[in-house]
Amino acid sequence: MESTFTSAYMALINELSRGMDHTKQLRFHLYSTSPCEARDFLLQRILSSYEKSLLILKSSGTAGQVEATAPPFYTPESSVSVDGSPRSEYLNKNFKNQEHQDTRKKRKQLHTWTEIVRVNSENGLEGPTDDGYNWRKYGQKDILGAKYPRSYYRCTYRRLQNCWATKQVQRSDDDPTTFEITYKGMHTCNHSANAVPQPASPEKQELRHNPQSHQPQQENQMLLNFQANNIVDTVDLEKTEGPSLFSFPSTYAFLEGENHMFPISTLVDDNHFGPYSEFISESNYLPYQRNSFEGAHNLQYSESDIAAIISANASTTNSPIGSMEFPVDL
DNA sequence: TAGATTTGACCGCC
DNA sequence: GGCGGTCAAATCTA
Repeated sequence: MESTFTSAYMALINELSRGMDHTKQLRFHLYSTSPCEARDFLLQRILSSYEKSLLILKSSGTAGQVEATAPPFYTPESSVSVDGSPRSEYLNKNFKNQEHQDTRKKRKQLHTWTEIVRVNSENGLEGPTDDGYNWRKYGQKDILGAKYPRSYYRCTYRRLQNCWATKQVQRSDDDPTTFEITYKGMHTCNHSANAVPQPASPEKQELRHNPQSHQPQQENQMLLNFQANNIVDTVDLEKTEGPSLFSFPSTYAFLEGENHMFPISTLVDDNHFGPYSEFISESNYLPYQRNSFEGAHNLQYSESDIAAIISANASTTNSPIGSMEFPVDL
């Protein structure tokens, strides 16, 4: 209960901080010749932050009730009774069946969106970005018609914080440097912005089989060639119940000496934003340029940006992003 | 030894 | 019945 409240509190602070950053950016854009799209975008983000904050407040304000009345979906893996008392097999089976049904039903209603992450690097050493969350792989499956298997990840903090976010990582057949990442559900854990050393991101794990690992002096150069394309395809919005507690899946980087995350890619929940560029921030956000086409966004980073990302990856994972190579798993 | 990954099996949906 | 998604035991790793 207390941890639930703390999580909500931290999430609330994160969201309000984000909203403040966006407001600052908007102020900056108001006095510049920035395109309208950029302002619209910021406006959307600010509204989103407020919306999320309100939702967090509402839910945390009734945290006890939420916990007490939460459907089995929220405690799917707690089928063992708390006191350890044995259940009859019949009851246990029924309980599990009911739980399973509710879980599946609820999962169907989870907000889903897809992100295309492309990495591009010379020297054959590549690796996509982290998305700032901690993921745990729970499955891999060969998909019919797909050259590469699909990997399934869930939030590391599923049990600890009832965070039901999952994602699927599918490498593109046509372009092995492209990963299609489908996110399902939103993170309710508050670990996205914590400076906790993270395990290698799933995308990096996908690429981990590389004989030439640990070449730190090469990492900078390799990551200078880093590119990431994010395509967001938000679906099933209508399936969510009531206002969606939508969290934008962003790619984050830690800057050395800082204790919070910096989104280096930003996703939007619709495709209404036209192209805009020079989306330069006066706040904590890394400056980046954006060119978009029908909802697809190319993100280009300056060398200093990449340097920050490099140090971020080097400091938060033991899986050097720059020393990756795609396995030949044909 | 705890936590993460792998992988075969299971289940629901179409 | 095939396929995609998930589970969970076995295995690996730090």
